[in-house]
Amino acid sequence: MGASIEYALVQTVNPYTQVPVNVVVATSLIGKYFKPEGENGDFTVIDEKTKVFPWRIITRFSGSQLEEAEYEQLLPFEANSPAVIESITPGAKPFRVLLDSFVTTEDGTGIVHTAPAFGADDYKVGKKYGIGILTLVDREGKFVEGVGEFSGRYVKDYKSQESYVDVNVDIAVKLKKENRAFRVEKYQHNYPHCWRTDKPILYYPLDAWFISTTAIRDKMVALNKTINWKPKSTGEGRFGNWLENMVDWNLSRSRYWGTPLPIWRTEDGTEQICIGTIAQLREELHKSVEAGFVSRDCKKGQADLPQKIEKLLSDLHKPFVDEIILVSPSGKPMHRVPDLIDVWFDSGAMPYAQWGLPDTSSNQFGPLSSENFFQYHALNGKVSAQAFPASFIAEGVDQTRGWFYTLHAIASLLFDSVAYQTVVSNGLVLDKNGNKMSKRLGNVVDPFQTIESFGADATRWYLITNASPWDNLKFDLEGIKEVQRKFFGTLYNTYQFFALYANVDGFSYKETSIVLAQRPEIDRWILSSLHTLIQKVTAAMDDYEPTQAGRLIEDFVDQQLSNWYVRLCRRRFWKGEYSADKISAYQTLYECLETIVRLMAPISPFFSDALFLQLNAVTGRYTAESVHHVNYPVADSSFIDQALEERMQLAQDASSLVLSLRKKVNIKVRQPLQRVLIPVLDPVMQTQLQRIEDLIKAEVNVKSIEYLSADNTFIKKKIKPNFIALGKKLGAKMKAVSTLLSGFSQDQIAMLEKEGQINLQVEGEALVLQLAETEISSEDIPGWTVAGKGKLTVALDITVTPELEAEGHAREFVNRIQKIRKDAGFELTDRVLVKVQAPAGLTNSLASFKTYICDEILADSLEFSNEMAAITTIEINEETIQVQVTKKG
RNA sequence: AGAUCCGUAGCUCAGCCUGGUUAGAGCACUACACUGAUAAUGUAGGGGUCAGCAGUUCAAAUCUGCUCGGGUCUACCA
Repeated sequence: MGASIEYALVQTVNPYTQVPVNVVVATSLIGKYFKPEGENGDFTVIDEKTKVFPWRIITRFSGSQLEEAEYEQLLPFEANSPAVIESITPGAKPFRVLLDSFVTTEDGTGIVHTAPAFGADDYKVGKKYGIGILTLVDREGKFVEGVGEFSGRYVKDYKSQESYVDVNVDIAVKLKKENRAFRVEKYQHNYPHCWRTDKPILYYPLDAWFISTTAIRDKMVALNKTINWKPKSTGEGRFGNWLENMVDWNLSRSRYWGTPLPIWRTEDGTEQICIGTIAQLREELHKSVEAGFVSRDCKKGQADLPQKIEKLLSDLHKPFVDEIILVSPSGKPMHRVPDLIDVWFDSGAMPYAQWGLPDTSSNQFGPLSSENFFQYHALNGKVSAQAFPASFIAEGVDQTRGWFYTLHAIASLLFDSVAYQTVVSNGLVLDKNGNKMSKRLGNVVDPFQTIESFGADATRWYLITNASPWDNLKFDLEGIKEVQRKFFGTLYNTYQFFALYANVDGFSYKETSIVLAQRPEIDRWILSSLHTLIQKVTAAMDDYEPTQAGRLIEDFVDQQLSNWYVRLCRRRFWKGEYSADKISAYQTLYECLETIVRLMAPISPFFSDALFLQLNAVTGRYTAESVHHVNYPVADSSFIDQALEERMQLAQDASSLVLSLRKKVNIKVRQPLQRVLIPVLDPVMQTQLQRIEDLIKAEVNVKSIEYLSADNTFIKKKIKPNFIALGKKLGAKMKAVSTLLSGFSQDQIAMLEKEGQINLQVEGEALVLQLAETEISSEDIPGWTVAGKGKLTVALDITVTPELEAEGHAREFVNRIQKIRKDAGFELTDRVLVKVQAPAGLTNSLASFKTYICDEILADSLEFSNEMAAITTIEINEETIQVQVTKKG
């Protein structure tokens, strides 16, 4: 453009890269390095202290106008002279301003320095403009000869030398001295470091072999869309983006250990061969020896040449493989290229490499395809033809660009196929503070020690149920303890409870299984819940959601089985004869336990097996030696009764409400109460409740449950909008209607219920409100102690009549005697004789419930007496009585 | 820097996809109760600006955008 710019400001954080070929890339130039007060300042006086530099705007132009502008080399040396550059890259035109979009004006001056040999972006733009490439740093990390005083110095401290002087500082000093540095300052920035030694890494331009994966990018993207990713976002986001921006797969590795790249080429690189099989290599080796080349001791004309060649071929690792010299078509020697194959290639080739190549010479199956490949091996009995693609694989999310990619790439390349249908990309196990576990930081939890102290199953259960596999897990031993106590403890307790009574009664599931219809409702309920559980757990497992599956099992064991079924059924196990009802209880609980251990077996392989074996040892229902040899449970929908499960939920809620009312008025559960009142909003609800009212009565110790029908004006109701139904209809008027409804009188609610609709005036407009657009629930029953949850409201009659009080005394008494029995170490079945000395009131109470008491405490006699020998003092409802309990016989 | 996940009670997590008016559970804590499953159990209580800001909407933990904080990956460790 004819103008000459004296200086351009350039920012770099790595001065050492300045030395080779200093070129600049600009997108725009901004004056942010100059303070406003310096504009048109005194150009003869520069105040170094205030850093106010005089400056003046001469002209404005965009960075693109500087494109191709030549500039004076910053640090000219012998080794980076234009002549040397020309000799390395003929026709190169260095020292020009280049443009690229990766430079922004947000940081620095908008001009950066680029070194094509030291980074991918730099390399790309350098290549585009043809500025040549220079490597002034050798493979040890030192400057090469010919860069003046810097020659031979390490650009970073690679030897951990105490005397190391940062060459970058010296370069900065030199630039400063030559008045070529505008400002030098310390700056913290990210620099890549070796993951193992923490030493700084240098980018280095090397020749490499690539697989042209970009050629099949579209195919890989399309195939990826058919893979079921867990979680989805990793497949669409992290992996999807990765594929969209994929570059060719660099197959070369410059290491010692690994698979040698099977390519031999002539020194000038004009002829080369890629060996596919050992047989081919053998053939080529023979040819080469024949042509007069010597590979190790394989020489033409030797008697035992075949043996020598076999010996050489028997180990194709480095360094032996590099002794093999092949011959090119034109008769030149070919040496193996020094590179190794990326180990990730091996991992990605796993599905096929593990079976080996088929014998393609017969061409039995036509061209190579996944079908043919696995067909071939299937015929040889090695593997099923359906073995590919894999149903699912799982690995850490850090494998997205590793194993997940290589499997996908190779399957796409070879067979136009996915390598796996589902992939679970696990999150990481972090320490309890959310940091990655690292040996260096010492925050690693030793898995073997954890398993030693808490058991593999508790550890597994914790890992699986605490967080979805793809979420990171904050590992905390407290969580394992909780699992032990909460889940395994409860399950084992339940089993022990079962075993205790099953042993007493000699239950071994020898009776025919009682048909469902003949089992009591509570048994049908737990079995219904059990089969619903099987359904849900199976669905979760099929959806690769083991966390959901585990949590469902946990919830069932704790909430339904232990704290409801067993608690409510306890009496059935210890009371009475070995009747049909008792057998039903045993069978039902047994079936639950047996199914649970089968369901949990994949997550908890040892505990489930132990429990299964204990159960099965008695009943012999299975001939299998292990729970893992038994099929996974299959839900039988004929067991599932949704209405039953719903009403049991009602029973649980109602009981919980009554118990909370008892608590509120401080009447203990052992004190019987007369009645509970439940308003029912519709006939279905009443039917549902009536069918489980015996359970509620027993659970909360009340004599009767009464129902108040919906039209009973006794109940106070409340109304609120059904937001989902009304929202669409009303839109902005929603608020007004909501306010209106909250002000509804009991009469208005009753009117709406009766008519099914009601006319309203909302913001001056008429509106017909339908019953279905509202939600009505009972709020209060005046004069009663009430509690509510959702649509359910219960009221409790808290009057304790003398009769009820007497029964309460009797129950207290039973409880005390049971404790004495237990303390005395009596067997569950021991009969006893009881003598009591009590105040008159209590004596009357106990006497009137004598049959009940004797039945409960297995007493053959209950006598009231004033003269007693060995006595125990007990307290019942703040009154003291004396008792004597002796074992009969 | 880019990509992605996460952020809800002291702790671990549900709820979010598909917006609906008192945001749940377990643990821990406190109190009370229960006691032939007892190293178990029940009931109740305290504890939340749903990371923050803005937007969309009659209505936002939920949808959108931005910001902050944390994790992970970004091409020669496996």
